[in-house]
Amino acid sequence: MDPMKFSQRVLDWFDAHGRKQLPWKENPTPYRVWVSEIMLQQTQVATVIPYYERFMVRFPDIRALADAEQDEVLRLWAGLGYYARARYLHQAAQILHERYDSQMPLDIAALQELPGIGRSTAGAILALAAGQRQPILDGNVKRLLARFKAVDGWPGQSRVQAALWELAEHFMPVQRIADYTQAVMDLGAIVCIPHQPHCEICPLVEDCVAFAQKRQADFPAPKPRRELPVRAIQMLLVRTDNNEVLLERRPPAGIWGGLWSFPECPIGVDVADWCRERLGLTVTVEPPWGVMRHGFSHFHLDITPVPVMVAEPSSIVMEEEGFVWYNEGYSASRGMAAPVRRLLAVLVNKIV
DNA sequence: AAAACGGGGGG
DNA sequence: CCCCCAGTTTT
Repeated sequence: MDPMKFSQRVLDWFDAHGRKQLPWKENPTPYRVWVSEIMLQQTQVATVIPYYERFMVRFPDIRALADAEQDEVLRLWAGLGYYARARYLHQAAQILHERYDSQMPLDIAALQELPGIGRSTAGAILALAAGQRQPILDGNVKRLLARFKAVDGWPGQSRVQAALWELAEHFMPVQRIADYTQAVMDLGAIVCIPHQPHCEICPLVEDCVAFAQKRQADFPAPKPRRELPVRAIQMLLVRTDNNEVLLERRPPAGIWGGLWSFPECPIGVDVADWCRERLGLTVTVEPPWGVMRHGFSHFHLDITPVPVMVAEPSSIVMEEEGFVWYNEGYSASRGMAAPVRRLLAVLVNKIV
């Protein structure tokens, strides 16, 4: 299909049916587009909007984000998941502040140097905020192109990915690149959806190879799956008779990096001994709660919550950095992963 | 309860 | 290149 015809159909559809009321589309500066693209990598539009608006009120520009404490950035991100992305965003803002006078360089190579920005995100920023002719290849576009040209194979394979980039470049128009970029993403998100796509209203249906072969469901090929291993840990719900609960900040990288969580003790280790040695606390160990299974992309985590009561009067002060005695009212002030927040909510309910 | 989903960093 | 990274939404 002629690229001009392809983009014209996509743009005509967009003019009639595209989403135009999104917060990041009003005043689409490079910074605002960047933040929206990072949030949208992991979460659907409807969920992102309130997070995006809160984030923009608190961090209206790169300077504000660069000056913030990581803790506060993570707090506003908490619940969105993929916390490494929030850390990269924050790091990148600091780099921009130091090296680029708090401006985003409107250059594809310079953008890709920044942590958390790859080819597709860099392309989206430049196309949407600067009108540069750059291709994008997010999940929506991958699916649309894979179907349109019946591209076989899982897009995680570099050969397949390269073929899709080739197509993305091929179909890019010369005019209205910002609208086109938004349009292909919207078309993938609204019409060419993962299951039971709405081919009957698709502007590209006449020339879609997958549709012609009635093989829409075959593209893109799914990621080959593997059995997920299971890890198990104990989370210690350490509380005092003042109803304070001990939280520990997790190491800066890795799972839930930089977020607040309960102290973790390996399965099989004696909890009272562990508390004495690692926390300097004498505790009374109570019966464990039922196991909570938490799914990650590479393993399952079986969490055994073990409530323990600090045996001594609660005058204990942890001087060590990275610990905090939580009490009610702190809830909004710490970034916590979802299962930790759920556990804490249950615990607070019990002790109130 | 299980499966689907996405883009980028790092080895 | 392939593997690692998380949590919400959908089935």
